[in-house]
Amino acid sequence: MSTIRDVAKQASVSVATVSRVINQSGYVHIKTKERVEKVIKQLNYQPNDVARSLYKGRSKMVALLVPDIMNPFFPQLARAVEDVASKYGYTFVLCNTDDEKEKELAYLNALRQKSVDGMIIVSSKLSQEDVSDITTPMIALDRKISIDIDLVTVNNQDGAQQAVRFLMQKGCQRIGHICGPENASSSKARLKGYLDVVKNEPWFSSGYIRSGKYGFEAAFEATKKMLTEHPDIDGLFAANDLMAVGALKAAEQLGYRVPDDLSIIGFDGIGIGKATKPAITTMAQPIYEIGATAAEMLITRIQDTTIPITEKELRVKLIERGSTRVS
Amino acid sequence: MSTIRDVAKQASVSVATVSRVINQSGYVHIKTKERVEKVIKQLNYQPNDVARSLYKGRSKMVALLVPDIMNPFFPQLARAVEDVASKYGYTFVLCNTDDEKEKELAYLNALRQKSVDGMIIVSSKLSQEDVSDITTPMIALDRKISIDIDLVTVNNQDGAQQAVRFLMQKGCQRIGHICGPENASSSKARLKGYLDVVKNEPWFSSGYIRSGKYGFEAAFEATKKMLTEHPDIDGLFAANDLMAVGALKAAEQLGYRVPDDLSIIGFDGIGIGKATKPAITTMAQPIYEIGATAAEMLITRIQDTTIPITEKELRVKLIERGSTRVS
DNA sequence: TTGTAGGCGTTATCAA
DNA sequence: TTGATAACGCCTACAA
Repeated sequence: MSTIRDVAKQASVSVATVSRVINQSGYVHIKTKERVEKVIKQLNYQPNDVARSLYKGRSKMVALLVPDIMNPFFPQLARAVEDVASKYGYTFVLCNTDDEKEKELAYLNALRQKSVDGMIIVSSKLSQEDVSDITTPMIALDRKISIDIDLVTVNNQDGAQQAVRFLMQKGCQRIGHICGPENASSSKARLKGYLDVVKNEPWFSSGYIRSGKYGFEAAFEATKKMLTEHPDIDGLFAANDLMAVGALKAAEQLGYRVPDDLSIIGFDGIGIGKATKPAITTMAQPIYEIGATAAEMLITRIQDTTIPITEKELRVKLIERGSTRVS
Repeated sequence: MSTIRDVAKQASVSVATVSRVINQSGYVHIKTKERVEKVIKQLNYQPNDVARSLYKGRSKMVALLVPDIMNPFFPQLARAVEDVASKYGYTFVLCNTDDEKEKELAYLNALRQKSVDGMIIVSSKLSQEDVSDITTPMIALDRKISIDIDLVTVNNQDGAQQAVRFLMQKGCQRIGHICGPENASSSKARLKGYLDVVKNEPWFSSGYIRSGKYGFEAAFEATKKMLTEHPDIDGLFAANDLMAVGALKAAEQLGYRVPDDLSIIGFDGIGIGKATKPAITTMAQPIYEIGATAAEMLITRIQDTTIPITEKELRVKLIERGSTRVS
């Protein structure tokens, strides 16, 4: 790996001049510029990003922290963030936190020490004080972290209401809810939306709610328990699609026919929902757009840290498929 | 962000002493050590990784380059690599290349400029000369890149043979193959395994092979065409599970009953294969183990670049599910 | 046991 | 239009 000094020597100029050529800054004679460029090509010189980062205090890297890389929602999101990041010349770093506060804090630290320029965070565990001393630009995604951090979400509560009402329209009389982790704001909003619709129903009790922690396995178990305890349930609203698939599998195992005996609706709109049979009816989020929006916001904030905190809410959309009964 | 100098000043020692305390190197009086540590805590000092990287020429980062982050195979792999990486104190970087040579080369460059310590690469497009000038430790995964790069794979050819023979045992008479991208060594090996078994069959012709490029959509289309042209096909070997799901959906759309009219077997053993109905019979790879193995190999090589090139082959295992007929 | 100082590769300031 | 040089923050000979 040759350095700027090697180039300078070869081209019989100072490092300052080479630097000017590289960065297209300041004046440099066309003749010398050509000479330097030739040497650069000859030596296949590439500026060392680490040295640059040290000097500038910036690294041209952005990170995305997600709780579960195995949930297809997040790869799709990651894809979007990466696209935008690389569009602006940023290197993209993906970090998986397992929804554990400790790992999240460890990453926050590691990334700061690496002078990462910005982060997009999906976290149920972090709170205001955990991030109050962090000056690196941050965007919260899907789940609110603190009032002074930008946020990108969807109309969760409203979407959940729509989902539950849809089940009712289709004739469901007893609707259960598999909710996400209790600390996640998205999960809380969806639960709220569910409650808005059903809490005054005569049949409703807290037994109609169980946590699936946004995961397949937990949802599978939760559904089995719920259906066993409340065999009268004929509709199920899962707070995400991964859990909806878990619920579907659980229902099948218990001998339910979906959607004849039980209608299931999910949330997210991930690809796997189309692979099951029946395919999962869902409140689809514009996942790619969410990621791209967050990434754009992040880069805007990196470029100007003084802009006011904003919250952006995108909209979900019902996609009807086979897991809900027809009328 | 306080620096080592701030700590030194506060503790009335030199930066060298602080450095010694941080790195537990050289001699330092227990008394001064305590004092320094107190100040470090007070100031909440954290060493700047960028400066360290610059000095050492290493960054404590490893990268994983994958062709398609949306294929669940790769998140699972990423998960494994990340676990091992962080076990050894490395930060993990995930890069998505879309199986495009240009993006791969761009990443290779960007990562080198960032002094990334090592990379694990899944690539169909890179060849010996593309990487010959790279000194950063590298491991090829799933697909061979060059003879002088470590490789981690599975017994693809053998596994493919097993898969096809399994279909025959189950009574399939005409077996088609949806293959992966033509340049990927894993894809080539699986195709070879398929051919080993069927090439001397009287019915066989090249029309029984179509490329699905390891992707859902392409496999969906390929399957529809193949089944339309060869309605006699009663068995299908897809070179990965994502394509097997695509094939399943295509077959359904054409009115085939799986597995009664058509048996389908995949390759990989990703979770989604369990979500479909019928669930996908597959040659399962030990995905996590593959990723962990590659990561361990990478770190070994980072620590000692002189060790000889090795190729490690893990073994696939048949998992029978509903997409193949019973007898 | 501790401190001084040079260097890692860049960039930017200030003279020339 | 160009060049010397001081940072950026850290580590490690080498001296003391």
